Amino acid sequence: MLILASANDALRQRWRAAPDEDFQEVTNATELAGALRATPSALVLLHLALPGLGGVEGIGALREAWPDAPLLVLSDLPAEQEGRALMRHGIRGYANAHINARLLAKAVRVIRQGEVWVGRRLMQHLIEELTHQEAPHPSLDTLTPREREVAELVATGLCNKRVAQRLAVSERTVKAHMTSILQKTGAGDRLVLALLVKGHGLHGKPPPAG
Amino acid sequence: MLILASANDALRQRWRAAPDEDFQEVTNATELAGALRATPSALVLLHLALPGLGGVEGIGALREAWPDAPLLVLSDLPAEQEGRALMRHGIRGYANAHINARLLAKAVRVIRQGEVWVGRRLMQHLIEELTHQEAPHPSLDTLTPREREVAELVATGLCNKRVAQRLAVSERTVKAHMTSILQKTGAGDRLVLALLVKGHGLHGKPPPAG
DNA sequence: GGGCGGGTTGTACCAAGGTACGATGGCAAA
DNA sequence: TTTGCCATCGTACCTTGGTACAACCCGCCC
Repeated sequence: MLILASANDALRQRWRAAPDEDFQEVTNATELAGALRATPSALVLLHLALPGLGGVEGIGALREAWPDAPLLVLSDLPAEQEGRALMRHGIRGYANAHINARLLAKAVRVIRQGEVWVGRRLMQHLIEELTHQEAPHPSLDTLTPREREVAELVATGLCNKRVAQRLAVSERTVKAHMTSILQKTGAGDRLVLALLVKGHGLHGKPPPAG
Repeated sequence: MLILASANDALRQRWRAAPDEDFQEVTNATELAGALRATPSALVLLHLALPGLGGVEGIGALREAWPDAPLLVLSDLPAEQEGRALMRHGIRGYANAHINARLLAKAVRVIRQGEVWVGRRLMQHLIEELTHQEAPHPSLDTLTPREREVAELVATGLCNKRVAQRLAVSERTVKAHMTSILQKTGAGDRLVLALLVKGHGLHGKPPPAG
């Protein structure tokens, strides 16, 4: 079962050409809830501007109420930020509401297959953000195993004394490691080191020591 | 043009059923380079175990050499970590090398369409990681505009003196803001505050003050 | 007007971070 | 064996971070 959810007649008509299966049309959030009560796992082509839905926020509630229903959200003006927010809520697809029928049909098939339908640009954006935050600073590779261990603990917010307790060594030893770490990485202090470890490092400014 | 790149005969035979267009088969990295010289924008079904490729690392080099060639990487044992690493290099799809022909054909069509083909699980993982790191700590909402400003700067690794310069106020003022910030957020020191701001906060431990 | 919150600044003080001299022992490569 | 790296620890010292007393000005609301 497929549910076409939009108050826009022209839009629904366009979408109607997409599915090769039974479908049902609703024009507001109340009707949508009714349809989902009957078929809780129906795939929903959901117009983001659906009356009563409440936009992005409302989709969070919808997802909680009907976690089994895959949502393909169609926006009149897709934006990356909007897309990201929606993806966080676990939607299965995000596309332009005025997408052509062939492409929409493809999206439906892909989602039925268990995959996710996202535009290349949005996907790229997601990946970029991820890598941007993921990649630890290369200078960390020069650290010894023990130093790396200390760096990791410091990057969680522990003070030298706590790190010493964790590693069962004296605070003096931790300081010694820290001096070496800061020297190698070029981080001026433990805060910058933490940012480096967490991937928020200032990649543009290479450390003096290699 | 489509390039099937694998040293495994059985695999290539399986893949052969996928495309509805001209294709060419290669069995090692050298042949692949030759084929790409002829058609630099060909879609490549790339077996990760291709001889001479060099695994994930090699793909980075391949991407740099042939940035126009969309890559659908097929792994014998797909793993999320591997997938993430590959996505960072800008590949356009990632799937199991023993995928059935129908699904592979779909992946090819999707990529041709300009979209990205990723398994639902990997995609979900990407999103989750993204949201996990994106969300700043809720206690930051209680900060005044000025305090937020200070917190942001501190979270970039600046010391009090530098923050003072940036905001054109005295260091004493920065300290005053910091005292208030740390009190409101419950962060014991500026490092923990930075982690909070950057979304690496210890969400499990709510601050004493609301 | 008076209270209140936000932004600003001063002096003093203590704790923590980080460095500068050191030192010792283990262990692996040359 | 010697050389070098790694891990460990001590004392002394300076810098920075953060708090505890303060104080003043401004805009807003009762």
